[in-house]
Amino acid sequence: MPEGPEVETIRRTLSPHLEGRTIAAVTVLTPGQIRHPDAATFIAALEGQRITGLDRRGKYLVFHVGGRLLVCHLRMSGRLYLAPAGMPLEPHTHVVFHLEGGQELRYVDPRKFGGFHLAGPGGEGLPPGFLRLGPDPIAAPLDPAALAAALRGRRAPIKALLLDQRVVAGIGNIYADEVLHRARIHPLRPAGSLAPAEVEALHRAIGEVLALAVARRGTTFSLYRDGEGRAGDMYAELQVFDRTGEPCRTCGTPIVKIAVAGRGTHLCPACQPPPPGTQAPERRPRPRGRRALVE
DNA sequence: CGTATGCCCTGCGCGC
DNA sequence: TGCGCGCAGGGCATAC
Repeated sequence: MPEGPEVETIRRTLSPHLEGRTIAAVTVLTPGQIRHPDAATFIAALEGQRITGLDRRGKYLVFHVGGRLLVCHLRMSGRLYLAPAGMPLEPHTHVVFHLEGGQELRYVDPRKFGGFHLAGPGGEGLPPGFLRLGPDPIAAPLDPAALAAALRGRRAPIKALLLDQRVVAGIGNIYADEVLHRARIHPLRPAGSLAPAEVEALHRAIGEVLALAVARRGTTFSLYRDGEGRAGDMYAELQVFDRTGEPCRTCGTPIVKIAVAGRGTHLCPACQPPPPGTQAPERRPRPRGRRALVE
């Protein structure tokens, strides 16, 4: 599941191979992965165009091609990598960009959650969320006052806001858990209830966790690979994610898994004390039906 | 507006 | 051992 650090790693590994190259042809094997415009228009608009830059905003990869923006989101299982022309396509290959000179940029995505948006000359057709992205802590340090302002008065669990790309761009489920553990904050704490010192700890943790993840070239949890096919080394550094039942590396208490905002959430119950009135909910089943009204 | 829920889709882990 | 069920989850639409 590529998050900001993984997408940044893909960007860094692809960029030297792609910048200045021309797209000779495009093969779309699964039209549904072309979100905008339709596949035929997409192909016609890209063929013969030059890639002038490769950028990243949050979890979106942004190709500058022929003066337009080609935006790609990998979601859960998307991969983007270079291969020699003619190498057999692996299963679930949906799009192939044939580059002049013989290499191919391939898009593979078993779950088909990800895809491409090619913006028009005026910028129309971009993904809705792309236009509302908040500050990107991998690109520039977060402004602590802006973070505090974004949390003020909010009753949603702090983890839900860390996952909200309008608040901070690039954090996904793995790094949300890691950030909260480092900041010693329970994921169910209402965002607006954090004391100033806690917001400061959160701000610091966001910067540190993401910087370490980028330095380790991302987390290879299941299938993630960078643009050159290499795995990342961040998995070994994870403190809580995917460590249910294993001892906290700080205090030895077994890591616990709960559900927050519909997401699997890992935490240390000792390092991250629950908010008052919460008794460590163990994955409560989703509420079915509505409670009867009695007068 | 802020918050909550369901959907998309397929591989894989778990239980029997 | 083999099989089948259900979970996993980012962003978006929709509901309240």
